Amino acid sequence: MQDTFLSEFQKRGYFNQCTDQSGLSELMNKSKIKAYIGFDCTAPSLHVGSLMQIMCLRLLQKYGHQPIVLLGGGTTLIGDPSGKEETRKILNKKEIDKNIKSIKNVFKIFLKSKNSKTKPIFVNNYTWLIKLNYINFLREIGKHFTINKMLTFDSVKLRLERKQSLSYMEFNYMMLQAYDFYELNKRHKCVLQLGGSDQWGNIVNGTDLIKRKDKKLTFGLTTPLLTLSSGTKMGKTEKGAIWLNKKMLSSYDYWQFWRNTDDKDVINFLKLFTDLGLDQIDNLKSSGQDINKLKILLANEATAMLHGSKAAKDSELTAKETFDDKSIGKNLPVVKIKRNIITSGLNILDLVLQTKLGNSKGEIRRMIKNNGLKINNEVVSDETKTIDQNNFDQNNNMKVSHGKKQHVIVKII
RNA sequence: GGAGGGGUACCAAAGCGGUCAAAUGGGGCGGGCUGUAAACCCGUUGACUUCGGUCUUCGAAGGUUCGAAUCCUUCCCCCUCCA
Repeated sequence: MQDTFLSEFQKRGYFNQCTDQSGLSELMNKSKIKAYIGFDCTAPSLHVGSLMQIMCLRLLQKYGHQPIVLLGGGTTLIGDPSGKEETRKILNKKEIDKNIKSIKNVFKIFLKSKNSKTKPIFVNNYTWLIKLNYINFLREIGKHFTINKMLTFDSVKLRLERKQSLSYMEFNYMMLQAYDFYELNKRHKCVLQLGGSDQWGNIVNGTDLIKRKDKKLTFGLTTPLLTLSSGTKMGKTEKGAIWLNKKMLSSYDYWQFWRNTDDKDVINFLKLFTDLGLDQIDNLKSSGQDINKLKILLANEATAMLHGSKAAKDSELTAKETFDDKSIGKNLPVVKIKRNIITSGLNILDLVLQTKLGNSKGEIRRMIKNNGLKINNEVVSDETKTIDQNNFDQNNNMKVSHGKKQHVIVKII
């Protein structure tokens, strides 16, 4: 039997809950639909935590449906209380606009499409939310919400149970999100909202609102909250968040993130975060492939999707040179130092400080004490060591390493 | 508006006049083992330092004291109960 959007959606592990699975399946089989996901704009970039959602939009495109990307310029002014223990920092309009601009670039890469029927539609809910008139909104929309019900939603309930404050402003968030769906249904005939499982309540409110106001049937579909085998939330590592924006995280670091996937997660990640066919993945799994080869495959596929296949190959090569050959990979970050600084000799602490491998001299001293600092693969044990021309190779390069994974090339210019 | 409880490092949480740069746990980082994995074990986790120390930090600002995270005053914020 041939796969459909929903069947592949399930097989890949994106499925968590649906408001009416058979109804949605029927609709999607007989027509091409528009579906949307809303994204928060609190940061200048999304990180891998949002990648599953983005992949869902890609899958829609694959089956000829059209994704709508809602950038929450309006709702970010309020702050979604879902999954948050505390009130979010409230950003101003200017910051949000800047973030939206930057986030959009990421979607343009992931959702690139030559087919005008599957091209992503970008909308910003600021457009309609800012126009709302309070009294009208309460009369038109507010009357469809009961406090009784709103209190039962997790986003509200959990806050109250934990005795954490929830402002009236945040309490209204779900109404706004419901209204977004209503608005998108009117403007674009959007009939499906996707989101993470924490969005379930917000999504259901949207379908309910549309049902009550317009007597129209719409659908909600959620993805599971992705937790790693280790139980931690995806997207954060030692170096901070894994940003999708090129300016915020290099292709090499992005590649490394995938390369360092936990053994137990590799197959799942191949399904969730690459375009590889499911049968191909199953074959890889059953053929007993070397797990490290699979990790490299995962890293290449994921990196190519965002940074391009050349960047992926370069990263693989750099990793090979760095880890296998212990030489200098060209994709490693480069820090340039002026020649006259080197000729007069530079203290090791000051040098490492410039590479950003350490944030303070104290931290670097600790690194040295713990045998965690290497120059050209040799452990540094003396914090008074001076770096000069002799530490550089004929190409004026020197490799500085913090632990096994973080390497920087220092180059004389 | 009234009564009470609280704000301590990345997070949770102890300390309640000196021995506090602040217990403990989590997280982070490093080392070992390995496979750039997991698990486990060890170390480390404010800044500067000529390694003697010096400086800044326990919601904010003042004050008491030889000495304050600890006591007092004012202010800000959070929580609980009552109205």
